[in-house]
Amino acid sequence: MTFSQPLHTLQSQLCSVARKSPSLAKKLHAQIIKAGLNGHEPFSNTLLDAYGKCGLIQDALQLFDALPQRDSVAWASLLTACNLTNLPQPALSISRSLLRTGFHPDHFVFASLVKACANLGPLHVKQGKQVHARFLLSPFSDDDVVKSSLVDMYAKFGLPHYGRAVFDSISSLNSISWTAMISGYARSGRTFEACQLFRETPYRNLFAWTALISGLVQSGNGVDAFHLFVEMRREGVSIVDPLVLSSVVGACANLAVLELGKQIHGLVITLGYESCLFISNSLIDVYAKCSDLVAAKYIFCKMCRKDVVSWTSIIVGTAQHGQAEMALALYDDMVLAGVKPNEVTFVGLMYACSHAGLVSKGRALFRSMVEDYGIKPSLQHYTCLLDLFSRSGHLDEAENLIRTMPFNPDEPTWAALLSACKHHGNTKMAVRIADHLLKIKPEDPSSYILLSNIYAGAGLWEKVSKVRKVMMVMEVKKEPGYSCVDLGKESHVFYAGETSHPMKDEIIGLMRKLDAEMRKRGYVPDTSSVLHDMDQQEKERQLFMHSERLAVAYGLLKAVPQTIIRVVKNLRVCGDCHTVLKLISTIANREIHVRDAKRYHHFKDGNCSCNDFW
DNA sequence: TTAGGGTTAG
Repeated sequence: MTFSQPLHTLQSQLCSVARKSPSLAKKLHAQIIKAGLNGHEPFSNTLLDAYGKCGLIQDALQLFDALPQRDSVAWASLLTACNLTNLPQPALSISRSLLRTGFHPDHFVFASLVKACANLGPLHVKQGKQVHARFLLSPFSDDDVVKSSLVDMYAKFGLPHYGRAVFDSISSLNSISWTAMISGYARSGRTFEACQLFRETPYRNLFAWTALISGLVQSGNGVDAFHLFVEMRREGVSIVDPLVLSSVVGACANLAVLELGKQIHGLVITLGYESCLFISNSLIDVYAKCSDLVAAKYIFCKMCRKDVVSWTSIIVGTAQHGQAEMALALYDDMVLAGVKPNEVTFVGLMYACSHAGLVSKGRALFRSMVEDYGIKPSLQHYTCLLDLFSRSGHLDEAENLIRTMPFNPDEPTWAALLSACKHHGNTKMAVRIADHLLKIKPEDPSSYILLSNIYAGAGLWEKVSKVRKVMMVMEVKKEPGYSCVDLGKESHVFYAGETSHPMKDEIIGLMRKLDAEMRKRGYVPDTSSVLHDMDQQEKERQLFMHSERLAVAYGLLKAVPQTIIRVVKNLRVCGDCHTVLKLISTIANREIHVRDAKRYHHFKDGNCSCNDFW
C-alpha cells in the first residue's frame, strides 16, 4: 500500500478491505490524517463505519468524539458498531446523548437505535418505548425496516403483543419481519400463536424454523421444540448453518435426556458441525446436565478454541456435580489461558466453594468479581454467597447479608436460610426467621412443611397448629412428584404412589427387600416431610412409594449391570429419600445419579456428592 | 449506512 494514492482509491479501500482488517483500517486512518483530510465528512464517516465493522469500537468512539459535526450517517455507523460488538453500555449512553441533543434521526438511525435498545434487554423497556414514540412522530414513521426492528425489540423484551401491533402495520412483510414475530411469540411461551404464525408464513425457511424451535427451547418447551425439529427434518429443510442445532442440543440438556443428546451429537457430526464453538459449548452442557461429566470433559478438551462459555460450562458442570476442587482448578487454567470470566462463571465458582465449605475462597472470589472484573453482583451472586455462609454454619453473617443486600430477598431465599438454621441446630434464629417467613405468606408448600418442622422442633405447638390452619385455609397442596429413569434405549416416568406399572410386583418386591436390609443397618424412616395428618404407618407407606425410589428400583431391575442409574426428578429430594438412596448405593453396590429441582446428587458407597446439604 | 434465527446461571 502506498500513501500517495488517489482519494477515490482511499475511499474504496476503506469501504471494502478495511472493514475486515483492523490493522489496515488504522493504516488508512493514519494516511487520512497525513493527507490533512481529518474531519472531512465522507472520509470520517466511512472510517467510522470501517472501525465499527472490524470491531475496533474504542477507535470508533474516539473518532466520533473528535468529529466537528455529526450527521445521521455518523450516528448510525457508531450505533451499528456497538450493535455488532454487542456492547450495550456505550450504545445506551450514545442513544441518550443523541435524544438529548435534539437531533432528528433518520430511518437508518432509528433502525440502529431500536436494535441497540433490543440488545440492552428487557430492563430498558422504557427507553425502547421512548424511541418507538419518537419514530412514530418522525417523518419516517412508515419505514418497514424500522418497524421490523421494533418487532424484534419487543420480542426481545418479552412483549410480543406490542410487537404484533407493529407487525400488523407493516405494509410489505418480508422474511425478516415474519421471523422476528414468530421468535417473539415462541420465546415468551406463546406456543400456540408462534405455531399459528409459522403455519401462515410464506417464508418457511431455516430462519423461521430456527426462530420457532429456539424460542420454544428458551421458554422451557423442549418437548414441542423437539417434535418440530423432527418435522423440520422430515420436510427435508437443509441445515446450512448450525444455529438450530445448538438450540436442539440445549433442549436435550434441559430435559436431561442423555440418549437423545447422544443422537443429536451424532447428527451434529454427520452434518459436519462438531468443531463449531457454539455447538461444542452446548454439548458440554448437555453431557454435564445428563451427569456424564467424563463425556463433557472430553468434548471440552478436544476443542481447539475455547471461549468464556466453554470454560464456564465445564466449571459449572463440575461444580454442580460436587467436584469443587476440580472446578476451582479449571478456573485457574481459564485465567492462565487469558479468558476473562463473566457473571455466570462466578455463579459456578461460588457454587463450588459453597459445596466444599471454602468460605474465605468464596468471599475472595466475590470480591475479585467486583474489583478485578467490574461485574455488578446480581441476586444470583448474593444467593450463592448466602448459600456459602449458610451451608458452612456462618449463620449470623448469612442473616446480615440477607438483610443488607441490595435486593429484596424472596421466599426461597428465606427458606434456604431457615433450612440452614435447622441443619445447624440454631433454633433461636430459626424461629425468628420462621416468624418472618410466615408473615410474608409463602406460596410453596414445602415452606410450610419447613415452618411446621421448625416450630415442632422448638416445642412451639401453638404455632404448629397455626401453620396447619393456614395450610388448610390456603388449600396448600404439594405438586405431584415424578421421577424419570434413563435406561439408555428407553426411559420411564414414575409418579409418587404409582402402582400401575406392569412390573409393579417385581419393583415393590425389590423395594421391600432393600427396606428390610436398610432397617437391619439402623434405618428409621423420617416422616417429617409428609404433609398430611395421618398415622405413622401411613406416612411411612407414603415415603416408601416416593417416585425416585420406584424409579431407582426399576433401574436396578432393568439397567445394564454395573452402569450408573440416572434419575431426573421434578421436585426436591426429601430427607428420607436422600438417606434411603445413600443406603441403596451401598447395599446394591451401585452408583446412582439424581437430578432434582435444585441440584445434582451422586450417591456412591453410602455417601452423596452434596454432602447432605441441599 | 438500517431490520430476523444460536451456547453458559436462574
